[in-house]
Amino acid sequence: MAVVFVAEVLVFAPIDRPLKYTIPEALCSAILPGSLVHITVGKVKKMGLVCRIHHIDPQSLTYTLKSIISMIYDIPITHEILIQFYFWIAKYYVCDLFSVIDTAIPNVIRKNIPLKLIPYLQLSTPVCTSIDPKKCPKQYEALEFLKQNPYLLKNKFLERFSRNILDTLLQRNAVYETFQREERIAYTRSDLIHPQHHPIQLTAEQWQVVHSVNESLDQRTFNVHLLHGVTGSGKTEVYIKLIERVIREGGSVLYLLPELALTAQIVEKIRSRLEGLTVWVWHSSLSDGERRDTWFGALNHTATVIVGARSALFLPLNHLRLIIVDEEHEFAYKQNETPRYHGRDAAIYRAKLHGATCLLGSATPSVESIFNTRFKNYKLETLPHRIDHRPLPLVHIVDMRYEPQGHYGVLSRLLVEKMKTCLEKKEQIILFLNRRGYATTILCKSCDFIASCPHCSVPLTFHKTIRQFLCHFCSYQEQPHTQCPQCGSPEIFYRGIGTQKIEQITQNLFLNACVARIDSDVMGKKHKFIHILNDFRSGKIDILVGTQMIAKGLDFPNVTLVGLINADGALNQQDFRANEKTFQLLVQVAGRSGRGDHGGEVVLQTHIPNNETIFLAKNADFNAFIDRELSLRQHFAYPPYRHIIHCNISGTHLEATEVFAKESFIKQLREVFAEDTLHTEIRGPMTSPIEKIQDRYRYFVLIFTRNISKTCKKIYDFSHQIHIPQGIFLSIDVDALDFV
DNA sequence: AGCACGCCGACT
DNA sequence: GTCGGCGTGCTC
Repeated sequence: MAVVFVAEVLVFAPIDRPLKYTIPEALCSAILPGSLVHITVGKVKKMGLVCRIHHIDPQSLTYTLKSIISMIYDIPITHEILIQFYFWIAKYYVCDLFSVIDTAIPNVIRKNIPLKLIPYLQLSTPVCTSIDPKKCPKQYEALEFLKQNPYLLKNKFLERFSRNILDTLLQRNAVYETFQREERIAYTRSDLIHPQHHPIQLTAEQWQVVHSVNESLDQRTFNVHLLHGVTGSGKTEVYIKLIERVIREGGSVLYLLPELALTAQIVEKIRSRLEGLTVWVWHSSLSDGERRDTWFGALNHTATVIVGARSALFLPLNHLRLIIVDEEHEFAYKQNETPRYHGRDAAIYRAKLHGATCLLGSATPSVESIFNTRFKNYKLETLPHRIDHRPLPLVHIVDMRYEPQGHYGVLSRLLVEKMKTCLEKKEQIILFLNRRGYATTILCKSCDFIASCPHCSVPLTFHKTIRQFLCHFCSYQEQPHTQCPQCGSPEIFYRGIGTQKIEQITQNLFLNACVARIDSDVMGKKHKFIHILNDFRSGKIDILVGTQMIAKGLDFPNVTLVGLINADGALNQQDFRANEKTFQLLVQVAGRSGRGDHGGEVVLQTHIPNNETIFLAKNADFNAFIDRELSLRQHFAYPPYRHIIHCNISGTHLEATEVFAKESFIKQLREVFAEDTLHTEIRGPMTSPIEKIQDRYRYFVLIFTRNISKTCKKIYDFSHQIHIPQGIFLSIDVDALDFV
């Protein structure tokens, strides 16, 4: 019996299981789980990732094995533990392994392109003396210049001397070229963010949290801590203390953030506190070179700190001992395309695989995480006070139903008055609204026509800067109408407000103030966002208008007034998480105020001032909110009491999609769970809240379950076995956060 | 993903 | 009779 080494390979092609290949003898010791290899699949050459190795007798197989062709790197590019992680994601989130490795292993890593090398010039030794300063003055001058700068960037040389001077010197062996790897650590540019270099003393409360997490780190077993610290309570300083400890012991730390906007600020803060420490960055807008550096930086070093977005979870860190999930309540942690994983939940699983500590932090923890501190063994840590016992901001509620129309547009009298005094005191203001654009509805006065997207069932929004009607779902653009396309009336009326309009109203009201706006329209360029934030920090900007983006984690000491233009925005939605979203948003935005020495105020404008969520948010009464919310969730058996799997069925043909959803799909699905009605409940199909997006009609089915892993397995098998007609798509979202 | 196989319509 | 459409299924 001839036993050979066989590698199971995950191919970069939508094949949902590993394929087996024999390992050529020459590569036997080099190929390991995590190695990138070339193989052929059918007739085409493909790349694959070795996930397992064993020896078997090829005779025992019904097919003949092909051999691995070659290795791309001579070392594995990821860890065995991460391969387990890929399998878990595929299983839990019901998707193909291919889509997991496709997101886990970035394109730059898949091709072993030669490292980008930067050419330098050096003088040969012994130093060339045969150049006559009279005969060749330029060459002589160049040599002298090189003597002054013994290790010079080739480009710098060429700025002063011509191409052929260099060529002659190279020919005469007077100088030679050397190459050095480019060092790129994102956000090293010191002009982007100005660190504050004051020494930090932890408070007793902060120390208590540090000690508690340290106990878990001592044990070196998997543990989850949830840090609930009110806005401005100094959570970051706690993280930094813990990072310092782990690094000192040679371990690595992964620091997750929900949005790349926050990375710069955190990286700079860590760098300024822990001098000399290299902090690597990972998020979607890095260049290929930066991405490569961080990946191999993680792979080749120990004691590494990486700050990044959820995809940083796939980085091959050595001795990973601590994962910090900052702003753990953020819905942005959930990926909106396959694999639809939740960054926080995946982080917890990864920590479990490593026997590491996972620290979740937030000023407004998610209902799920609080549930887990009460009914599972997450440890709850609290920082109930702001640093230096600064008070939480004073919140005023303005009942917009009693505001005189058209006075200051959508700004209440109280807000405008507060803004005036704030500007007089040279303090700063943030105005918050969760709608971008200028006007949100465009309608005809005489026939009730509403301009809507021809591809999606949503109204168009007017964007003043580009002078276009824009669809926020598919980016469809249209020339603004001068008359109603339905009845011809010229009375086109713009209603509703977006951030652009607020910006304009504010500017007109306070002519001497500098007003800036941040929303996803502004986010086009990589550093634009950071520049606006810097100008705001340095005081060049007085009033900042923005969407969600400015609600999160940003720290501006001179902001003493925050205005929430429309505090009840999310409450109209028929979503069982609407209360949670609203509460988090209101408390987080309010928390941007009064972080410095001047105290802070918040003006909260609403049409439903008696709403309980708004009332609890005004007092930042987190515990009361959670108690109420948990009992509601329990009553309706919503998450976290059950898991929800959202199945979205969409198709270009309305009738065919409806028939599939309401007939064959739902019938077969109910059959699968026929014997499991005790633990699983199926609701639907129903028309999606947004019936059509990008010309696709949409239906959805919800599966409620108490046994998530068993249900996921069933759904996975079902989704592979069910026949889906041409032109219809099925997408499955485990632990879905919205049902749009 | 790619590629082969296969089963139906319009051409030399 | 064959060329070519793309629906279906497999890849170690």
